[in-house]
Amino acid sequence: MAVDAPHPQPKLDEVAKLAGVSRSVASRALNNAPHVSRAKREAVARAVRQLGYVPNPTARALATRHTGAAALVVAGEDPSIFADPFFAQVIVGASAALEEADLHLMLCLAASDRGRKRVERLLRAKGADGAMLMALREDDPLVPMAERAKMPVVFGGRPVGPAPRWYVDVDNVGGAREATEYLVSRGRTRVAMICGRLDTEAGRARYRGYRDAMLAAGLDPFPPQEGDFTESSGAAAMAALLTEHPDLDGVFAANDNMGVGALRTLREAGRRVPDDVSVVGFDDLAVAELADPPLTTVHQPINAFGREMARMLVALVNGQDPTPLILPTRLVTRSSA
Amino acid sequence: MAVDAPHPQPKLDEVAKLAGVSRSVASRALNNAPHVSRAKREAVARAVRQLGYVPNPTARALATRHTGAAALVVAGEDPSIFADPFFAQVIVGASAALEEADLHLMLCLAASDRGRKRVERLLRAKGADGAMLMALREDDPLVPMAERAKMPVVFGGRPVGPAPRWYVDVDNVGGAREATEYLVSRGRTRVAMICGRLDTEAGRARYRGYRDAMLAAGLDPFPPQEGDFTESSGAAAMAALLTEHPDLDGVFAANDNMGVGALRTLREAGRRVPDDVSVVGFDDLAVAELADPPLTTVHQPINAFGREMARMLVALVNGQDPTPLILPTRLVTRSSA
DNA sequence: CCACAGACTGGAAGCGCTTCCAGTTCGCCG
DNA sequence: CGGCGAACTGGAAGCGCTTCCAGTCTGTGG
Repeated sequence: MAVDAPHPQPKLDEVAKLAGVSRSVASRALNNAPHVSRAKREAVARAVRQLGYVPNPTARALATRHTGAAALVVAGEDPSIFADPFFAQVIVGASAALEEADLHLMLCLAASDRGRKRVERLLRAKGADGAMLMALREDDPLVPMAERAKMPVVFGGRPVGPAPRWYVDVDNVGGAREATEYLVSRGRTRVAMICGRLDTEAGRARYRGYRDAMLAAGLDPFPPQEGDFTESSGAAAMAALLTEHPDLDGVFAANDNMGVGALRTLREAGRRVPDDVSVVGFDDLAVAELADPPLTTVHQPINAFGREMARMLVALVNGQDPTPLILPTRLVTRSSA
Repeated sequence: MAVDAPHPQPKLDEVAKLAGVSRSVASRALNNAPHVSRAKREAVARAVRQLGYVPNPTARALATRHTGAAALVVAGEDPSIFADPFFAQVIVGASAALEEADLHLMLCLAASDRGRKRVERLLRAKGADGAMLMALREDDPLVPMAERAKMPVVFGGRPVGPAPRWYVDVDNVGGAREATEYLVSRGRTRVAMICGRLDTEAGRARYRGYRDAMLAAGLDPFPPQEGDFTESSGAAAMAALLTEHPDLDGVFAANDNMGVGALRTLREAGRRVPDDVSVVGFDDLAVAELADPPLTTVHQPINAFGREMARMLVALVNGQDPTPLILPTRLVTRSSA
């Protein structure tokens, strides 16, 4: 049955010969394309098994002009941005969707200059069948690069500026509004916000949602207190807020990491949460549930985010024209507010 | 200067023509190979710039028989294993090292059957220049697959069974021993262990280290209380331990997630940490520092783990024969023990 | 001034697969 | 039993790049 291959790597020619057909028939049989009789189809299958043949993906890619891979580009100027568990979940979702389309996932961490150059090359040289771009900053050179790309590009989260043709995003404004409204509904009137980086669209949109909700409630929005989405920056921002506005009674943090940081600062400052100060986060990562007290937060469907991004890309690769997608958020109430 | 390309995608032929050289010279110039005069080299460079030429990686791959990519395979039967921040850090390290060698990173989450099949295909069809395998379970079909692979394979963490030819690992036994010794040195005598899955080598090795240290100290090691490396399994294991051995005064958890889970159960059970029960974890992930109380833990150089794995693979791809590597661990004392 | 290394050059043969297309074979109806 | 499509087949032409190799050109020492 299982015979060790005569050559280190059998090629299609040998399969064809063994099956007693021409190379083209063998090829068609392999890709189960039409115009191959049942008998020859089986003969080819047998030969493949006997030889342990596996088609060479590179050769196939050259002939079909499809690489069979999709790139997921995570920009950000610091590779540590990738340490955010957010991305892991996105990847799980995207990977599953790509697997369905039988595409491989190339992961590009484009923090360094060198990394960006490589991404540009990839985009322009058709090194993949499509790309997903995430975590772009304002004026990120990746945006114009994407336009010159020789392949479909899907954005994960809109970049700052005009919305791209294809993207998946989360309802940042709506989520932030809901979080703020919730704080207000709990009787909080001096609600500050710890924003994410304001050179990202997510950072801005979440602040907009907060401001809208505050204004709608007839309250004064605080000026943005900027952090960079890390725990320590959240702690620092909270400390700054506490000195400037010692009387605040609510805080909305643009993500859970910063929310947890805020929690820490508040604890150290002797403020009770939620009695003295209520805190709401954004993301609903594992850390929110484990925080002390467990963090009320805006849940976003991260896995779906990755999945839909990949599906949109697959649709594009298949020549369809999908429409942009904005995923809903949902408030998860725990003990911090 | 920048002229829009005449054809959607200029090819090497056109570059050569424009530069007034033959295709082979153009190719050599591009790859800065020898046997090209300075003048022609420059002419080619100029033509490349003028045409906006980017070589087609697929064609190059077919000709050179190098894909320019390395695969990172994360096995595990559940894709959620990948949510562990551990992997994100490994990826950052590996990615940086691969970038230096100008290799792309293909990420394969091989949880499903389908995923494993795809990995097998990749391995056997030379879909990459090499592969890094992580999180293999006992009797994982990926191990024999790796042997049949047509490319170099580096293991990240030894699989259960005979050690593979090339691997990077962490000193699990030593780290666990140190953690246990530390607990003993703090006067703890009834030290239990919450093990990771015992069908992984890391899980087993850490238990061995614990047992060795206990025996060496003349104490009775507890039988393994197994968890699956998640927070909730740690909490559950701790609860079980508490009912069976209400008098224990120390716990070593095989990773931080489970350590944090143990912390939670202990708090809920009204045991003070570290006064009543001391707890030590393993990994030194962010969660350890944020835990309450901050978790004493065994630090492992995760970033270096990824980096060294990638470097080893690059060495193999370049025809060298690197030696396996075991990375040291280091105890980080915080408040939990 | 000639012969000869040694540096360059470019034609041509692949790398392994897909796919067009012209040609063949077969089944079936009249 | 002849003829006509439909179904099937395989030769051949690529996909875009690298690289071997035979041939050309230069400069130099004798």
